[in-house]
Amino acid sequence: MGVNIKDVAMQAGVSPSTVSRVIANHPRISQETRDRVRLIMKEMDYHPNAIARSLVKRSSEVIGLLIPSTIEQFYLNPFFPEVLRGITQVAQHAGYDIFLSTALHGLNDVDRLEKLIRSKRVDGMILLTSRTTDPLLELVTELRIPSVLIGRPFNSLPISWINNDNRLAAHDMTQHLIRMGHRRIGYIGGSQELVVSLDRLRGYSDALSEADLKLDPQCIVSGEFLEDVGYSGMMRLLALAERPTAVVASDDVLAFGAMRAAGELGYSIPDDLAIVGFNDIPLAKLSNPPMTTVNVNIYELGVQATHLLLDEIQGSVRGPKHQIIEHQLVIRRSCGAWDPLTQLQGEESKSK
Amino acid sequence: MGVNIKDVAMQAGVSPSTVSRVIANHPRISQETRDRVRLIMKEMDYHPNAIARSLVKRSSEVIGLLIPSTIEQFYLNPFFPEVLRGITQVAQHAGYDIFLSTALHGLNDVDRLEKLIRSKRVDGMILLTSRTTDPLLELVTELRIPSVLIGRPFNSLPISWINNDNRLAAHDMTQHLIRMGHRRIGYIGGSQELVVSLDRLRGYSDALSEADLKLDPQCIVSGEFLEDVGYSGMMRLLALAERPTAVVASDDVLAFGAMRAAGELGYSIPDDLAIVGFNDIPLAKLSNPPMTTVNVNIYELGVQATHLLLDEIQGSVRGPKHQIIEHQLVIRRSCGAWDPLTQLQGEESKSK
DNA sequence: TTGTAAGCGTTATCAC
DNA sequence: GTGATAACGCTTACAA
Repeated sequence: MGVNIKDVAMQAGVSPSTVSRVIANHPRISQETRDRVRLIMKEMDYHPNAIARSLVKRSSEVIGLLIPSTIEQFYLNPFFPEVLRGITQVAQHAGYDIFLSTALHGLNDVDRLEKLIRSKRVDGMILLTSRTTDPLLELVTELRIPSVLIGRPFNSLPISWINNDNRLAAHDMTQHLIRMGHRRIGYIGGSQELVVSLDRLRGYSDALSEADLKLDPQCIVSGEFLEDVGYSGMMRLLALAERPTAVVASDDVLAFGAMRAAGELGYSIPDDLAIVGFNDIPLAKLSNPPMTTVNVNIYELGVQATHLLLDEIQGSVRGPKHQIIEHQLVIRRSCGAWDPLTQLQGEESKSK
Repeated sequence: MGVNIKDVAMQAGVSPSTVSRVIANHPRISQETRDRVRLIMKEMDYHPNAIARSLVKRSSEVIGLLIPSTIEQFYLNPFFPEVLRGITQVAQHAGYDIFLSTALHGLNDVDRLEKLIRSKRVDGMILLTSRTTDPLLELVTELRIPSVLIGRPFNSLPISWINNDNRLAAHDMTQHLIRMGHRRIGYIGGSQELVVSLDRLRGYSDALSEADLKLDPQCIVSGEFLEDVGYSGMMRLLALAERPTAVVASDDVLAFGAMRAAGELGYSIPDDLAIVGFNDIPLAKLSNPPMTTVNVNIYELGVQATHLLLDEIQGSVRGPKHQIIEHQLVIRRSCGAWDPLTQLQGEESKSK
C-alpha cells in the first residue's frame, strides 16, 4: 500500500541506496540526483519507515520513560508533567521521541523494564525515582543500556544521575522555621523507601540537632506523595498532646493536604501553624495563603537528565556523570515570614 | 551481541519458525518441543526484538499521543496527566505501549503527525483537542489511520470521538448561578479556536437567554487555558463599570487564576463574588474556598477513548463511533451555595 | 558518484 | 508438527 524506498528509486531512475543516501544527507552525492530524488519523494509523498530503519541501524531514536507501577501517585503529582515537559523539550530538539512504558499488565516493574529494553524499542531510559533497594536501577546497569536517574542511587551504582541536594534543601527550610522561633516542628514525609524521602528527612533532622532540638519520632509521619496522606498526617500531628507549631511537608501535594486538614479544624495559617512544602509546583503560589516551599527546578531536572542521556546514547561520554540542580527557598506566606517589602520587588522572595 | 531467534532455534535443535510459533502460542506445536524451546529461551535469556516483529507484522502495538505544539499550556494543565492516566491504564491492560510524539522541532503539528503515522511507529492515534479548523483531524481521516478524538470535530468528519456534553454542562452551571440570584455573570473562556471553548460558551449564553438575561460581550474574556489568563481576565471583569457578581471559568486552572486576582483585590469569595470552574481537577477541592466545578470525568475520557481506539485497530468495528461521557456539577463553596447538610453526607455534594 | 547485494530479526507461506 | 524460504523496508560495505 504505502510507497517505499524502492518505488522512489525506480521512479527516480536510481538505486535504493542512492535514495537512502539522499535521505541521510550523505555528502558524496551529486546535487543533481539529490534534487531529483527529493522531488520524486515529495511527488510520491514518500515517508521512510522508521521501523525498518531501526532494525538495520539498531537504534530507534526513542527515549524510554518508565512510569513506576504506583501509577496514580505519579500522575496525580504535578511533578510528573513538569519533568516530562523538560524531557520532551530536549528530546524534541534532538529529534528523539518518547516512549512511555506501561504495557504488560500483571508483570512487575522489573520485567516490564527488561522487556522494553531488550525488545530494542528504546535507545536509553530515564528513571523517575530511586528506592533504597531498587531492582530497576540494578537492571539498567546490568544491561548496560544508557540511562539516567532523576534522583540518586542509594548504593553506589555505575549510573548517571541528576538530583537536587535534598538534604541541604530540607535542612535550610527547617532552619528557616527554627530561626523564626519554632521549637516543635513536625514532618510529613513521603514513602521511606524513596531515597528522596530519606534525604529530606535527614536534612530536617540535621537542622534540628544543630539547633539542639530533640528529634521526636511522634512528630514524624510518612506515606505516599498523595494529598490524602498530607491530610491524615496533619490530623495526627495536631492530635498530639504537644502540638507542633510548624510542619515541614516533603512535597507540595502533602502540604496541600496538611493545609486542608488544618483549615478544616479551624487553625489559621500561618498564625496558628506554619506549613511549608517542597517542589514549588505551579499551584503552590495559588494556595491560600501562598505556600512557602523549595523550588527544585523540576523542569530543569528533566532537561538536564535528557541532555545527559543523549550524550550517553551518542557515545560522547565515558562513564556515569552526576549533576546537582540548584534549589531555592521560596518564602511565601504559609510559613509566616512574609515581608511586605519583598512584595514590592516581585511576587515572591527567593533566598539562596 | 544479543541472542536472537536463530540462536535459540539452534540451541534447541529446531528451526526459527518453530521458535516463532512457540512465542506466538501457535496451537499446532507439540507440548514437548514447546517446553524445550521455552526452557532454552529462559536459559539463554532471549527476548524477541519488537522492531523486527513490527516490520514483518506491519503493526507495532503502540498507540500514539500527539501533544499539541502549545506544549506548556498542555503540561501545566492537570487535564493532561489525568487523561494520560486513563489512556495508559487501558493500553497497559491490552499490551499496548504509548508513544508521545514530540520530535521534529521546527516542523508544524501536521508534519509531525504525518511523519509519526507514515513512519509506521504507531498503530493508531489519540488526539487530545480539536479546533474549529483542524488540519490534524483532516490528516488522520485522510490517512485512514485508526484514531480517536477526545472532544468533537467541529465539522462533520468520519472520525471516532469521545466527548462531554460541554454545552449542557456549561448551561447547567450557569443556570445554577442564575437560580442563586445572579443577574450579571461573567465568563472567562479558553481559546475561541477550540471546539470545547465554543461549546461551553454556547451553554453559558443559552442559559442566559433562557433566563432573559442579555449577553454582554464585555462580560466575556478568553485566552489560553492558563492560570495567568484567568488572573488577567478576572482583573478585566472586575474593572468593568458594571461588575459581574459571578464568574464562570471554562477551566479550573482559569478559575484558580480568577480567584487569585479577586483575592489580591480584596474580594471575598463567595460573598462578594461567586466563581465556578470546569473539569474538577484534583486540586479544585483544595482551593480556598473549595471550588464549585463540573466533574467531566477526565480519566474516563481517556479510558473510553483508548477502548474505542483499540477496537478500531483490531478491526472489530466498522465506521466511526461516538460516545458522550457523563458529567456532574460539583457544588462546593466558591459559588456560595454551600449547604451544610450535604457536608454530613460526604465531602462534597454532587447533583445531576 | 552510484549500484549491487548482503544483511537487520522476525513472521508467513508453503511444502513435507 | 515442523522446516525451508521468502518477504518486511531499510542501510551499508564493497564494487564499479
